Amino acid sequence: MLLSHAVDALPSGALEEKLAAARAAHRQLRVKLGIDPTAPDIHLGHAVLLRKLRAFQDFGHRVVLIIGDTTALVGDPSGRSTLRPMLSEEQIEENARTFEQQAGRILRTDAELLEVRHNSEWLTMGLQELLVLMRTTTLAQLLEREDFSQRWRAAQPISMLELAYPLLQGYDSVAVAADVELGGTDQKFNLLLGRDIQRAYGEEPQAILTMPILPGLDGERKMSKSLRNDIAITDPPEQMYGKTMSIPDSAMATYCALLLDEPPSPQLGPRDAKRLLARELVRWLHGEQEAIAAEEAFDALFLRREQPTQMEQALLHGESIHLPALIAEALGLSRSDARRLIDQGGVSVDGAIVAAGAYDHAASALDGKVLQVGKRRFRRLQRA
RNA sequence: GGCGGGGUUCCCGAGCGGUCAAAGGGGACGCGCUGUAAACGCGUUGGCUCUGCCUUCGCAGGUUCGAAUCCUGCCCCCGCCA
Repeated sequence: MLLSHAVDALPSGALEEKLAAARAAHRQLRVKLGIDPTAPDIHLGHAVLLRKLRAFQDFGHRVVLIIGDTTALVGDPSGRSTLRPMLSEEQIEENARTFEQQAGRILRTDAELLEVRHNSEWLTMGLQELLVLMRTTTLAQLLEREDFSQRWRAAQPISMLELAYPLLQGYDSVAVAADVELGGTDQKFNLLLGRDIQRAYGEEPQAILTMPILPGLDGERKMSKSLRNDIAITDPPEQMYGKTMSIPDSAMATYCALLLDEPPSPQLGPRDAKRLLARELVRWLHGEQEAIAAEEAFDALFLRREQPTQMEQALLHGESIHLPALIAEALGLSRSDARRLIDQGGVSVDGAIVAAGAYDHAASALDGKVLQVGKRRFRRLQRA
């Protein structure tokens, strides 16, 4: 159960032993997950890990969620071939707040079952302590990590900050005395190094559990806010439903395995399986009613090609309306973009496609009508 | 410290005195097809008061009728040697 869908549980048998020992001693395991608040929202990629943590909680274990407010300053290089830009401290603090709050939507927040820590608590150590930490690890060890060794061979830059990252993450495990640490498969090295570092500090090394990486909406790359291929757990119901429907079939199995309690019946066709997934996700994060409503809105819009019942307004100023200006303002595009859309037949008013070059219209001819841009952007036109 | 290689439009990357708002690819967007899937086809992808005008090729100057392309200075990045 706790192992379901996990890629690696190392060392083999370690988790089972820890579970058995904890049960025998009637104590909780301390299950660690570190998240760096480098983006403002938690998305489904994080949710995969959080769900697994939740499973541990359901067995009575204690989740130690580490908000990496200091490690976020360093920037985890895992899987990256170039350096991350640095975030400001204010930005990180802001993100840390929303992360903690959003994680609470998935995890149980009982004081017994959840401990939230910020690693600035202990990573603001002095040089003396830092030297002790650095003594635990050699460059050769770090170069065993695939992306480091690749870059090393390719004579690509590897910054000291990046090399330091795994040590700091490992020290987190020492600081919170983790029994188990979770992470994506891309974290395997870091998690394992955490064991070595714990051992160096005289602690019992943690068991590690890695989960598959959830691909983003493109079905290729890891889900991430900065790639804009994410579904945030705070996305509104209709958007969440719609985004889910747009994921490629090739990613479906992964999504279902990692985000649903039970997989859709194999009888279901790919489209219906995806509908189920979309509905379940919205239900989980927003509720039953919202899920039904989101599906209905989706069907109306894309199956029956109806206009949405709810849409934002765009105000008409003056008698003569320059459509590119209106669209640009309403949708946050440039006027040039808006003109292109018109010229490509992507803009319609009450279902009638606006002809290429037809930029100026009388306000009276637009008032009360529905402006549609592309397949999914609608605005109710209304005189100011 | 020495030597060498670089900084181009969202990204990668070509351009090396005019024909450059800048090849090609990626991504994105629009149209078609469709299941807001995949694959495919066509188109678009700096801004604008759009048959033209304005601003871009690290920054600042300069040469020239004319510079992303040449010169000078500065900033930044990378590699090799020490």
